[in-house]
Amino acid sequence: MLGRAAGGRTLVRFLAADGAVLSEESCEATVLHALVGRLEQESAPRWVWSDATAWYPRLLAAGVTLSRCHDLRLVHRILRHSDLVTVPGPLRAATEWDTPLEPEEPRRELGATLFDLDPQPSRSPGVPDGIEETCAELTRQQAAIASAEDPARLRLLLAAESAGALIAAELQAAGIPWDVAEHDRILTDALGPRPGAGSLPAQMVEVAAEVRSALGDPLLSLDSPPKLLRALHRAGIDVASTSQWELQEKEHPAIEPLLRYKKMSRLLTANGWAWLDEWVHEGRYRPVYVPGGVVTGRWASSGGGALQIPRRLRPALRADPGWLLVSADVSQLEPRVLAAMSSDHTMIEAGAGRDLYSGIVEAGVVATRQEAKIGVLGALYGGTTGDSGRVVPRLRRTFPAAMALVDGAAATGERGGTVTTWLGRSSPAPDPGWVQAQRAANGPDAGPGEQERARRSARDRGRFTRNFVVQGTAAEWALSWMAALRLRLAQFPEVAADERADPSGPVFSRRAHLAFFLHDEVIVHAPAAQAEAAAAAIRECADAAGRLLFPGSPIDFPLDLAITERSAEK
DNA sequence: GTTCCCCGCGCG
DNA sequence: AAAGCGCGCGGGGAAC
Repeated sequence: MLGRAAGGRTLVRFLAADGAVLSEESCEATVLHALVGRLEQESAPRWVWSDATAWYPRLLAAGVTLSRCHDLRLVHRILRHSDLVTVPGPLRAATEWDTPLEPEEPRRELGATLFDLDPQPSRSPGVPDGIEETCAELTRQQAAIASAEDPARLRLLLAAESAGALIAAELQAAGIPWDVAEHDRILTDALGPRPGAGSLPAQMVEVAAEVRSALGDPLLSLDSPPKLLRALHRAGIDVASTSQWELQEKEHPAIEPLLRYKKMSRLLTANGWAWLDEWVHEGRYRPVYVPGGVVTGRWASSGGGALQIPRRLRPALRADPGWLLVSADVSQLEPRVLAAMSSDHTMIEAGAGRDLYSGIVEAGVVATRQEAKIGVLGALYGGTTGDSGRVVPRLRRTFPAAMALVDGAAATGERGGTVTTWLGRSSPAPDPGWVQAQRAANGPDAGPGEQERARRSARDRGRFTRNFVVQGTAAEWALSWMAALRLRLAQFPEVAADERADPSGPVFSRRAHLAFFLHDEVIVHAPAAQAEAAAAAIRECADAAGRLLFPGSPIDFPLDLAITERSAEK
């Protein structure tokens, strides 16, 4: 266990499995990495600390990586809400551990946190990191875990979540190898050469002029939706919004250039030269990942838009000279997770060794892969209209067990209940206002409008809980996959000094390492000689994750895997 | 002047 | 083609 002690020192306390204190050592914060590094070498313990975000980046900056941790803040948030925990009381009282993730940490600081060795660890607001409070929280958490219905399953989740905290810090420290020249080529090709500050690229200026002339409004600002909407109406284009899906239904000479302008504008504002200047340094894009940032357990990102890199920029993701990218994504992760959770053998069979959607077509449920996909997504998201509304009832007949699971989750949510993922993460309870509105709408003197609003909001919540169990369990699978992969890659031998990539610093230049993660996809940056072994590890860890979560189930999780110098646009 | 919300669109 | 879930971000413009 790691915590701050009196006098600005940091204390490392060794605990036995039963919580007994075995030994203690303390040191100045400036040399903490040396102490931690030595202890990690000696015994590779599971490090307990307030928050990996606060402690790990500076250890990494000093070249120290750790195998395992218990992240009290992330674990607290799971335990506090989990329906598996029967005595959450003490956790609910420890509100200082319930702080939201550093939502407004200034971006600028991140570069600084990574490399400076400021003796004061940067604390997440409200999370105590003193050794005694850290110890007390661990005791509360252990009691809560022991009280759970299925402690082993919950422990899997907590270990995976904590591994995620390590991975997120390592991903940020390693960075994504980014080819600035290729990015600039893509921008220049699409928009024209980089313009001076305050002006638009040449091709955007041209297209904007086309739109203005087609609309007969030479001064129109295309970037203001209200103004644009009024101009569209004046030109006789009858749309309710300026969104592209509505515009492309209409016939008018202004539409085509307008849609082109919107695409260009999006690229420029979201991932243009300003983004490059701000986020890519020394050939590395270092986004900020936020493990557990989504209620379902998915990661979020904060700053840099790591989870929204547009496909057209993927070619800018390029391995260092002599290195390769090993990219892998899981085919149809969420439906496979649903099939496994519900033991729906027909659905498992439909995906066995092949594309799940094609399997559904071959089973005779629908005629085309596209229909199968629309239907399955409708089942996961609660679609009721259009094509998905037509296909879902057929899926319900063919895959009754799978559909019963998501339908049940939706029904629970509509009633105001909470649902729980496979490993034990529960959905948040409805807020009191929601419950009150439902109660009022069911009362004797509720108006029809009030009832309709309440029903709609109940259905909204049902769609959320329906998706929660699947999205959340998929996130658990992905974390288990990465956690295993991370430990496997750490065992790879170091490559010779002349084969190392430099910008990642000493820790990540020595061997294959994770470089990117996006819900159901990982990219490993590997010395060329290690790429095949990394690919094998990725596959084996995917199999291992399936067995870990669903022991005995025939479910498989096939990967699309590629070894390349440069990421494909897809 | 700053803050907050909505719109629109990128990702899974 | 979007829909039905989960997000983050930039820009505009209203609210403060």
